[in-house]
Amino acid sequence: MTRILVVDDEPQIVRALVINLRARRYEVDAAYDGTTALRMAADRHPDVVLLDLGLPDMDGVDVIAGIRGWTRVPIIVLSARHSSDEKVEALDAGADDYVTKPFAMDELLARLRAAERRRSDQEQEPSAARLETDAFTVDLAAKKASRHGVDVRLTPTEWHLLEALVRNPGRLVSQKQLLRDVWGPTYRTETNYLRVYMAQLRRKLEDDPTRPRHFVTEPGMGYRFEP
Amino acid sequence: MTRILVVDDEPQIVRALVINLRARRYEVDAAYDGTTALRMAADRHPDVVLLDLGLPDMDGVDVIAGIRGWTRVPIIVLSARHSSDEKVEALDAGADDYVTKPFAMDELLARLRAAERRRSDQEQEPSAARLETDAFTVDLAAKKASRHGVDVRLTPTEWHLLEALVRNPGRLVSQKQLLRDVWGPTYRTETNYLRVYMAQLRRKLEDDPTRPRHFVTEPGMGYRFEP
DNA sequence: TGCGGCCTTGACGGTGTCTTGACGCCCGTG
DNA sequence: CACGGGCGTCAAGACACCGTCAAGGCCGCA
Repeated sequence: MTRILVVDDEPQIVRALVINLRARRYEVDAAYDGTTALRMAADRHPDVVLLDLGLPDMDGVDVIAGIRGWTRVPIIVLSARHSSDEKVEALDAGADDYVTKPFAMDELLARLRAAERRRSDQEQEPSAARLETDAFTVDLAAKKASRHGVDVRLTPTEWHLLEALVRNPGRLVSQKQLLRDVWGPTYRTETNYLRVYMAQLRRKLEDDPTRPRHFVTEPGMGYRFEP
Repeated sequence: MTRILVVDDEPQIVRALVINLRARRYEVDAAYDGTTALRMAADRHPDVVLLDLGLPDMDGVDVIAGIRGWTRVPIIVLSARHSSDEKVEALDAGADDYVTKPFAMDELLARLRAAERRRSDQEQEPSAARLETDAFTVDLAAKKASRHGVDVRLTPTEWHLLEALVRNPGRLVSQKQLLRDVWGPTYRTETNYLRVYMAQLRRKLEDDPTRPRHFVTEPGMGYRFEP
């Protein structure tokens, strides 16, 4: 299911969007100001962000920059401002699309689908949804994992961490990036979270958790998943 | 350099686009009908396609479908048709963006940059960060090194030093610059750090560490990486 | 209200990395 | 020929980092 974050300070617009999106089976979160938007983006990891530029507490462009600081989630700007300069500024700050109010709902939905399509293209290519090692198998799409044929239960945080690693097979993933991907941009230094959850993953998936063969530690740098 | 395919049957629009794009250092191809557009897309592998929907020989949506049959190159539609239905149809056929004529050139360029940015995110350069000598190979992105096929583990400091050298192949890198890059601006005079870690690098990567062939000392000045 | 998952947080010991000093070699210079 | 600067090598101590364990808090559920 696709999760969408709607950011707008006008309740009636939010309501209209939420109703339309939920009717099309999207999962929707809503925020009414920039601070909340940034927090929800970090907490909920939406697949697409619909962002109004006229927010009460901060400039919309700063919200874009804040989100772009740690993720490339598609951002579609909704704005009453028609000027070309505003559009250029928002797009160059990192927005993916710019729709002027008032807008036709079906056009917005089509642009949403386009953004969603690009994102899923992007995700599928680097790693097939299913992968296999000699000790365990992981199906990212179905959220199922098993070791030597027997199913293994993973908690949400364990899944996030596993995905962040498995998405880059053979590549080193830095501690900062793992913390950002799994816990959000404000947890840059809490490396003990990583240690605790790495231990959990290894206990659940590795044959010999004390001598990990697939989740390798690179001291001082990060972790690496070896297929 | 980014290559762009412009598809439009109105010569003056094509001319205006080509001039504007070339002035911004894009490489531009032009096509005046759908058949040519499809052929050129296949031959020239553009990085972005700018597509007018009103073509003489075929429906613009079919051109989108034809391109989408084998590539996900970003497609930005330019069209005089403002109706919401047309937009939805084009976007759902696989277009990435839809701009109505007449359009502001700077807005189009901003949307172009957005498309280009997404594309380069997607590529993530698996190639550029990899280099090879007769003795060892280094993959900077994956943080992996190997000598004659067997993996070699490097510590964070060793990686930093290796990167600082390898980023300037064949060029001399001064001691001051190395110390600043690896240990920070306050370590300008601790040249023995360099000696210790150069020795480590050579021991781990050179075939004959006592007679280094790729990490060359320039007495009194600095070090040089020879590919 | 009590229970069970899950996440957070702190503490501890062991291992590997970094820092630092000492020594010997080579080479250019006086 | 003696000397000194620059470099490579080695080893030992200090230190950071990692894996591990366990306790506490929060939330959903019975």
